[in-house]
Amino acid sequence: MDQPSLPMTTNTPEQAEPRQRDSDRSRQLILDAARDEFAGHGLSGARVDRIAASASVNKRLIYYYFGSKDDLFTAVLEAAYAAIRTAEQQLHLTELPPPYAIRRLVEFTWNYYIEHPEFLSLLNSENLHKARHLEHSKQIQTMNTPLIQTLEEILGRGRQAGVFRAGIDPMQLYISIAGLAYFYLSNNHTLSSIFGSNLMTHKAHSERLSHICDVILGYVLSD
Amino acid sequence: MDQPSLPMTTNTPEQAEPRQRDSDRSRQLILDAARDEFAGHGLSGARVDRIAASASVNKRLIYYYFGSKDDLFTAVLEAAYAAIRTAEQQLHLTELPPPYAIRRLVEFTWNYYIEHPEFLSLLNSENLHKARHLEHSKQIQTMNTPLIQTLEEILGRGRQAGVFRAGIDPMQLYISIAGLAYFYLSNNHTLSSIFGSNLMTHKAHSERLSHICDVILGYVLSD
DNA sequence: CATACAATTCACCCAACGGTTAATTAAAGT
DNA sequence: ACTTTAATTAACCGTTGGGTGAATTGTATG
Repeated sequence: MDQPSLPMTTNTPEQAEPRQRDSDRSRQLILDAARDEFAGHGLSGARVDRIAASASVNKRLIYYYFGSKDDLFTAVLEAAYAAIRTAEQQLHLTELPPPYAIRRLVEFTWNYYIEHPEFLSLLNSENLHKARHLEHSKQIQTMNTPLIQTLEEILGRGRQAGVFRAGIDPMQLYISIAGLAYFYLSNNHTLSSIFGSNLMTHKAHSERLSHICDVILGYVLSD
Repeated sequence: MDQPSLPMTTNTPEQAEPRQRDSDRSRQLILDAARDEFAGHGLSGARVDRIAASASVNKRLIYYYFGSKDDLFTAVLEAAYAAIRTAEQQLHLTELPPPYAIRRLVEFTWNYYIEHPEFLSLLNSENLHKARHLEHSKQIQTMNTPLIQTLEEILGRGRQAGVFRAGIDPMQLYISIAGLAYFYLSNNHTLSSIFGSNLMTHKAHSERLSHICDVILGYVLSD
């Protein structure tokens, strides 16, 4: 969730004397450590003891605040989704000419995945478990992506201006944009191994982004 | 590996009296059970006892034949790669006109992923572990996909005939074809949950395949 | 300064897990 | 038939892992 209100102290939030007990801080330390642990080892591979250790927190606290390993995973997922949704909304795509808006979305998606590899890994884990944590989460269900509406608006504008082809399904397009980036990055280890070339270099990255833009714009733009 | 030669018996292979001991059969039972277990629960979530039970085999046999859980996983991966590579080679893409060849590859990839969801899951697991099993496998390293060469040939022919655009990188194209199918199918649970619609219906599948063909051909075909 | 509650620690549980030792038995070779 | 070897079983082991009960200590409040 978002930054919780600090407890009322006489001090300013910054430069506060280091309190020995701070539940918000502990929660956040746990969440951050859990995010990395789950992303690095998957849900089953993750170790609660390691999370506690790397958060510098007693293991019991994890159960005190989050109840169980599964509930902790749910909390991590919720935070991860909240983060990317928030970032998406900073894009202001509706204010851009349609082709630029699409390109911007592609570049954002690509860069976000590169900067947040743990997001990809968490989604993989959640899918392995058939999204059962998401199903149980009230938060994310309501967080029903407004991005599709935004995309629909952009596609409509582009179509009216005669620059986009007709009949594009915004959800399909969104999944394609995500998929073109996701697969390359999430499967980079097996792909690198099979193709015998390192896909994670700076050069390889910019080539891939360029290719993705070509594919998406090649599809969206009318001939 | 491939079908091992049967031990010399006086009987025909089919209708053979059920031998009480059959190492090849046991190996295969273990491999099949392991494939499903690893795909269903990931490497860490998989249980050797469950594999033994569902293969109807004593747990000790797994270690007798495969050495360790990790080595078993490697064997499963090798078998999975061998299977898709074999299937790919049945396509005879070089005998088709370039646009048909591309479409055929797209349809094959899509259908193969649908029919072999465990393949996607195994790859996810392997990537979570940074492809360390693939790296240690001699088999797969040499299995260096001839599909890229095939694609290159098709792209060259299409270019010369003036129907394909210039400058297409076959590896990028392959990753895109795979990615457009993979992401939708592998992440269908989270996507279904977020979009609030079931992506695994027959109708949704055919819509997705049609979209992927549009995207890939929209990119590949010259205007 | 006493009280009360929230945050944190400590020690512990036990089921499950990957793996192993050693005995046993079916079948191929002679 | 007998021997040898490969396939299979039974029982066991040490450790790890998620989770808990209950005590303890910091801190805001009256």
